[in-house]
Amino acid sequence: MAPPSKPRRATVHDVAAAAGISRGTVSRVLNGGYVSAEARAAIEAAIAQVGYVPNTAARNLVMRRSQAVGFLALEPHSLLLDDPNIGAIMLGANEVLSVADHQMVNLVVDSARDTERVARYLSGGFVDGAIIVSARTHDPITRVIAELGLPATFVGHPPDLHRSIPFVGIDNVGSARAITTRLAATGRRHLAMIAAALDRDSGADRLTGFREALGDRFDPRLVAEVPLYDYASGVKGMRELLAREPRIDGVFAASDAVAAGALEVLRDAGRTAPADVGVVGFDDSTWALRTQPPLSTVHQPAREIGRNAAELVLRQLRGEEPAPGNVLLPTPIVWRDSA
Amino acid sequence: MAPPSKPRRATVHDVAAAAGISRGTVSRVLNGGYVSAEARAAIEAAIAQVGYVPNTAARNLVMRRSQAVGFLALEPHSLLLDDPNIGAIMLGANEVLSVADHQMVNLVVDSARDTERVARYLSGGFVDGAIIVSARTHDPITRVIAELGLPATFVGHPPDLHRSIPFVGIDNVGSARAITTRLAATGRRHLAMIAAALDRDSGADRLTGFREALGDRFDPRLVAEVPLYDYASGVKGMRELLAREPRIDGVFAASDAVAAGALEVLRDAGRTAPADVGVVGFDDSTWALRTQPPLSTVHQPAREIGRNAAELVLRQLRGEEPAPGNVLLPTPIVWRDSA
DNA sequence: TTGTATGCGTTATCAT
DNA sequence: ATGATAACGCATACAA
Repeated sequence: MAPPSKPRRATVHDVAAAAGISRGTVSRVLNGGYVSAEARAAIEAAIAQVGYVPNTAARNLVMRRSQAVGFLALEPHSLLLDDPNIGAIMLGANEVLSVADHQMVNLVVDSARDTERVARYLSGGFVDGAIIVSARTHDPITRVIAELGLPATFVGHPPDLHRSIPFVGIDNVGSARAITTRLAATGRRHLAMIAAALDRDSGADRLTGFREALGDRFDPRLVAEVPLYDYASGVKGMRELLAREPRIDGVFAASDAVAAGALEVLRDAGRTAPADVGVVGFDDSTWALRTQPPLSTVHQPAREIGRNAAELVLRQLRGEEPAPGNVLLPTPIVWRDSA
Repeated sequence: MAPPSKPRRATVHDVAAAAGISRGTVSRVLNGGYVSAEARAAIEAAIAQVGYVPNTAARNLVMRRSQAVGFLALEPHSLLLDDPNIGAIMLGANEVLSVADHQMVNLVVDSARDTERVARYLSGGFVDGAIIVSARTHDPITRVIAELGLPATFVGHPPDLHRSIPFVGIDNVGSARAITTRLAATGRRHLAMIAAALDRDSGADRLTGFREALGDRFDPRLVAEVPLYDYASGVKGMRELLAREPRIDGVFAASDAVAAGALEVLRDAGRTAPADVGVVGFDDSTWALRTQPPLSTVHQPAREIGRNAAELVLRQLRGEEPAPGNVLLPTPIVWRDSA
């Protein structure tokens, strides 16, 4: 039961032999260099004939680069299944990497075992750079990347440790402040917040913005803390809030999914939005248009975020000076019917 | 403005020098072989000291494998943004690849340019195998994989051309037939279907199952064809159906997202489920519990699908005989309140 | 058990 | 413009 011996694939050597020309010249037509028209024709014919395809491992070894950029998704559960923006960010990043002829390689980190393996992968020269989304402070992968000096970009706030790595994101504090102010301007008196993912910068920042907007009127009792940005957390948070203070007439949910959950609880409690209570979300994700009524929310330019993140690592790859700084993208408020 | 010269990383040579031992022995402690305890200790110390990390490109070159498996997501738009199962499939695949010490590499194909680049990537020996989800018939990538003889597994029906590549999936025809029958058993008289993605096997199969279940009572006029498995398509399809035949009292939506869209249209039209019209979906995705009322639907064991797909390529990698066959996973019907 | 030597498939440097 | 030849970093068959 011997393993099926892999069919040896044609090499530069083979095509050189088939074309009756030296390997050096073959390499030249592959990578672009001075080569006569006839030689080129002969070689191209030979390539097609023997079915040659370059061995990237060999190329990487000698070139010292892989033309690939890693896209690291940490915390895949909440990320891949719940985060409404991750897909758009990936697509945006892939767009610009693609035109730059770089392969985007998506790496999922789902366990300690994954962490170690991915660290090896990154160290192994499989990628020239990395985009890291939703890193947590002190994440081991982050440390590896920093130590490796691998060109990288964070999506969202970077862990404080590695200020050498730029990030692209949005101004969560400012956006939260803005939409809270807008909500208050509709004449609500008892404003509450369902604050999610406080262990992530985005979550903490949104709460900060909410507090700043309210100033003196901020009431810590009207903040429900929930673990995730998802629907179930919205349900849980809204229930808590209602139990604590029935007179609530406005709520800022940390994400659209959370807002959707809150709306359901409100409906079950016989209160309608926006008449009885105004509800606003965050993300402008697909959720926003699925709820009844459609959500007023903060628009996140997810695709643009992805594009910028990719741009930032490419810039580092090109060794451009000065080192790229962080970029904050604008987040327009989208006002619909929920408040 | 010279590009920052990459700091040369320590090699086997360096650690051999630091330990005062030959490279061969170093390689042996790395890969497991006969080596004395003292030599091992000295080398491990040296490794830590010089900060050695193996160069995977070099290792791949000589070993002729990468310990990586590609996860190809074709049609990323509908897939990454709308497909409710893709995340779970990925996680399932990653689980088993991870314990087998293989790196899952997620490749997104979003354009012709991507297609070509990914083909190069695969040919380049970056991966030892591939998992392909939602391939279309005659997809160029599929051809490349078949020609390369790269161990692979399809998720979902494989293109007819390459029967050499196994697939793991569900019995779409049977499942659709089953849930349609169940829906009919609730006493509905005018059963319609919103058929999505008929250019994919899953889409076509679900329609076939619907037709089979109805037999003589099948009315082609009551089938609305929509392009995607998403919410918007559900809205569109349901509007069409209602316009064609207002007496509809039962609808089979090709996916939960489609069903959700259909429910909204029904609600706007003043008809309630399940009283006026029974609605069933497909997937048992997160959508199913978000709708009002919760959906009766067909459960897809997404995580298991991912696990099995990974298992199938690993088996090929090990060169096991006989070649693995296709696997069809069971799809229990989950009956909730929408019909 | 350990050291030596060779090859993996490319690119790059040097003559020619 | 082209042909030899030396790396690239590692694993391994063979010799010691």
